Amino acid sequence: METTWAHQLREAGLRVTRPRLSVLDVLAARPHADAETIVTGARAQHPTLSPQTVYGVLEALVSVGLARRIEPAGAPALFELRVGDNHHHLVCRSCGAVADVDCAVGAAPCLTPSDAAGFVVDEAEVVFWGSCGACQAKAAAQSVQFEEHEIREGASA
Amino acid sequence: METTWAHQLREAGLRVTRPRLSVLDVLAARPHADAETIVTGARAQHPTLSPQTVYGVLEALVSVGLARRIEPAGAPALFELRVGDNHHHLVCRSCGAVADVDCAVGAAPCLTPSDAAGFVVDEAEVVFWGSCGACQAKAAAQSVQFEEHEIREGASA
DNA sequence: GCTGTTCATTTGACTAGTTCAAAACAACGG
DNA sequence: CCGTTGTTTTGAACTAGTCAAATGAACAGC
Repeated sequence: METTWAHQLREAGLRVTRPRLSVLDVLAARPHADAETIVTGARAQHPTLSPQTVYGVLEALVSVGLARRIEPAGAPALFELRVGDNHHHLVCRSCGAVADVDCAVGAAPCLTPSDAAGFVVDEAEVVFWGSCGACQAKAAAQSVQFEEHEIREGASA
Repeated sequence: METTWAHQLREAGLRVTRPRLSVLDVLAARPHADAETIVTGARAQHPTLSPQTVYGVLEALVSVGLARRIEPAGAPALFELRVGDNHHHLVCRSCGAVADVDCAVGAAPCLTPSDAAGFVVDEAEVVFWGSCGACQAKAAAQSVQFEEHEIREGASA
């Protein structure tokens, strides 16, 4: 990524503007940011930036392929700069944390459903749901507390 | 599915109520219905049914495992009765149509990301994005129209 | 069959996240 | 430096879904 943001924007046919550069900076620093996080982050460089502008910038970036939008069920949309490498995501059920996973099996793993029912498939999106390291630790600590509580209260198993 | 809805509800520890039976009927008839469709459909049997009630019923059904909630990016949530068989979905980018696909490769195909980054994964969700048969036909018809238009207008390729 | 408890539905207001439209503004080719 | 055209801004609106309090219905026990 040695070519500058400005260069990449121009290559994509977009004008180089301050909101766009700020949003790109935030996305580079936080790989899976939601719109609100991006607004807050980008205001460090551009304090008057409005949410609507960020939505506009993100839509522009996504439409030219500089960014990608991911929408885990039940959470606001997230944006990332890693595009074109067909990777997937791990999502934590309790805290919403997202991590990247490289393609699970071979080159385009799930791109061939067994029966496409007349559909022409152009992308396979995989989301792995589970619990992140931090939330596992938290849950373990909680269950210890519960046990202690049961003992103190005299509740039986 | 020869056991009645009433029976299944009771087995799951839920009371048998008219809204629940109506919602189950609609879901059986339309395998991937959104909340609004379900409200409209269920009103055939229960005209005074409110959206909030349907949300409540759906949450109850999902929580006991009688229904499953799927949320394709950019569309309202859909609900289906087919549960516990780890199947996936084809989603049409233009019209939002959804079709079921049986698990692509073997038993639990994508359930093992190459590097889980400390996550404990409990489910892999796969969405195949593409174009359904109807929308392919529509797009083909459109492109023919455009060609004719270009010829009439004298626009060159 | 009747009664009471508990769960479900109803009603109503409310929120988050996102989109739309019109006007002011800024990038960049000439 | 100027004009065009694409961006940002401002403001409002919209959709899908959630929350809470009050009414009502299901079903276990009698």
